[in-house]
Amino acid sequence: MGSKTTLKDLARILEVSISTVSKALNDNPEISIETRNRIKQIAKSYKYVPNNIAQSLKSKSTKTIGVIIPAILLEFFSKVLYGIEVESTKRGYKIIICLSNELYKKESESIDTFINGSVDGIILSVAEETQKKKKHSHFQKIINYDVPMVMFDRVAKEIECDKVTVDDFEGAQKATKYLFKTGCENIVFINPISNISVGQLREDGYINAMQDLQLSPCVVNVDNYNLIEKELTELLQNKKIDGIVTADEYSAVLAINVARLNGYKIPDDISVIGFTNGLMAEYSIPSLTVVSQHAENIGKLAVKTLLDRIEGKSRKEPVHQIVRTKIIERNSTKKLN
Amino acid sequence: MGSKTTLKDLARILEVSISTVSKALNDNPEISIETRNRIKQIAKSYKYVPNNIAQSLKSKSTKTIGVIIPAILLEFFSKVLYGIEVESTKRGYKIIICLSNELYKKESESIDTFINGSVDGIILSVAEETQKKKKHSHFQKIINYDVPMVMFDRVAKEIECDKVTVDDFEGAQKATKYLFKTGCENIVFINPISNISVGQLREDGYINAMQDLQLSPCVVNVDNYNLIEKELTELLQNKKIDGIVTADEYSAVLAINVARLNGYKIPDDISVIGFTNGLMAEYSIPSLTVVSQHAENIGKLAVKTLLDRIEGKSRKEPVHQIVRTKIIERNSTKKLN
DNA sequence: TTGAAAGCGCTAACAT
DNA sequence: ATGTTAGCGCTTTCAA
Repeated sequence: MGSKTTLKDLARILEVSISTVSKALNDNPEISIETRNRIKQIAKSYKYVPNNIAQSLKSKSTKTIGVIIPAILLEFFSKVLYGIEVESTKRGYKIIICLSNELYKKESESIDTFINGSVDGIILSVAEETQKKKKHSHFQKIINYDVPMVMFDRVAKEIECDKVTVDDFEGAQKATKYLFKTGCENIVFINPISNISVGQLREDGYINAMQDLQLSPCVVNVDNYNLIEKELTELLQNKKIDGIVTADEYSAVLAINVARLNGYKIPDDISVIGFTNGLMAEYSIPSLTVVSQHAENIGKLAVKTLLDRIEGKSRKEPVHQIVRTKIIERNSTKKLN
Repeated sequence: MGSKTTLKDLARILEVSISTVSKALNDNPEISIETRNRIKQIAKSYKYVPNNIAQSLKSKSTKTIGVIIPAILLEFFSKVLYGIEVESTKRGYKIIICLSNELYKKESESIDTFINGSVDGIILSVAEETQKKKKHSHFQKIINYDVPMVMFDRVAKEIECDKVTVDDFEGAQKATKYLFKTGCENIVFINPISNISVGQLREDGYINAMQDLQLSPCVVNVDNYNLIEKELTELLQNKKIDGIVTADEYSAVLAINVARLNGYKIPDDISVIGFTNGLMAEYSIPSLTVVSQHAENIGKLAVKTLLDRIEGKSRKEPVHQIVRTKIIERNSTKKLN
């Protein structure tokens, strides 16, 4: 098992040239069928495996894509990642993952590890800090280095690249109107992620829907989950509320708990609808009606878009694709009947 | 931005040799400080970035590690992955991820994508199907190709390599004895993963503890989560039960629900303790007492072990490290007082 | 049908 | 202090 048989080794053993071996193993018809077989057999018996790095250097294609996500413990991202992996593998690509942990610095460093030729393209979702500070020169760098890139979910609008997002605006609209249809009129919106693009879009969608419905919007922005209990309790004491839409999943679960602590029944007194269809939504009691973003599909679509771009199947201009959300009805909202 | 400046380009522009440029950029003192600066400046203005693939080919080191996990939607694995990413990044390594989706074939293919020189080492946890069918020639291949490997959590005992596991046996023992201390005597064990190594170990730990306590064990093996409701309901009707230990997290949540549907109060009538400290445990009602495996630490430890091996800091013989579990007390069990 | 040679981009031992 | 050369392992054009 002395390590790594190379073409050179095989050539020496077989007493032919390196190029003959290479051609034979690649089934090049230039080489006679007998020699091909002889060479293949020896290659096999020596457990020859072509060195992928050398191939990449030669071909200038690594068949791998770099993925940068803000967090992997957020279920949404791990679902997207699942979609990315499935689709990449299907198309013969590997994936290298970097986590930005929501930090600009880590995101920027991850980009540096990717623009040195180690990947053929990049899929990323913007870190919270980056969006807060509105930085994007590091993204521009990717463009400047001609590395194909697809942004998903949290995107930087200043950057010209392919994008895959969710119709967050419309999703929140739908959620709000859904509550209205089940009889709610005093609907509040809880937003713990107003500083990231999707949080803002969801808030806007809610406000828009409320205006459409001739109702007055009421938005609760919180920096921090700990504040939800206090803010919501206060609100419940000062205001009639019969519906709550939240910009994420966790807030919805918290909202349910807070409402119950204040003596309200869910969904009889108050209906709650959250964003993101994850485990929490499924296992909370009552189970949570949510706006699902089809995370897995987003991942797959991002890969398709990127690979089409890499393989030159796309039009020149960047495309922005929007995945439609869908309401998953569970028990935290009244039935539509 | 015509793509990719190379050393050659810089050499031409600067009218020096390629090696001079290379040395200058690597701060080689052979090169005079003035030339170094001049070269660095030009390199910068041309946005030169060394090609990582070429460097890898030359150095025979990719600074990346390959990770193969059975699933990413299982929170345990995404937590381990988080630990892996954090530790790798800290030590200057990238990670390539493949998912086996619990399938032998995909696992085997993933191994093939890794033994061609694209990674310096492999971290993996064995797919369910692989464990069921007791296959391991593909793992042996990794060894034969001299690729350093660390197995974590679900390991193949036939393969001689570094391993990081959880003391599943002891964890289940502790859980069982914990229930006993809170007053339970009729404790059953629900096992939906008896076909994978850790499931078996947990079952054995439970049985051992019961015997120690002079109680008679009662194990419910299920192939499928759907069966839990039926099996447990039946059991509850025929047998006095005051404690349930499960081999995973989800079964515990189901067990709670089934017990409640049958009119039992948790934890007053029945205490429930699960394995894996995830979201479900935190958000179930009542919140679930669990045996935590310190997933993140497992990931970090796996990386440390692998890199120490790669960098030649380990003894020759494979080491098997065991991470101790810990009981996280929540509300599905009676207090120890 | 086979082989020689160049080159992918880089590093480094060895001249100069 | 700088340059020449060889070579990492592979592919591929061109020559024999």
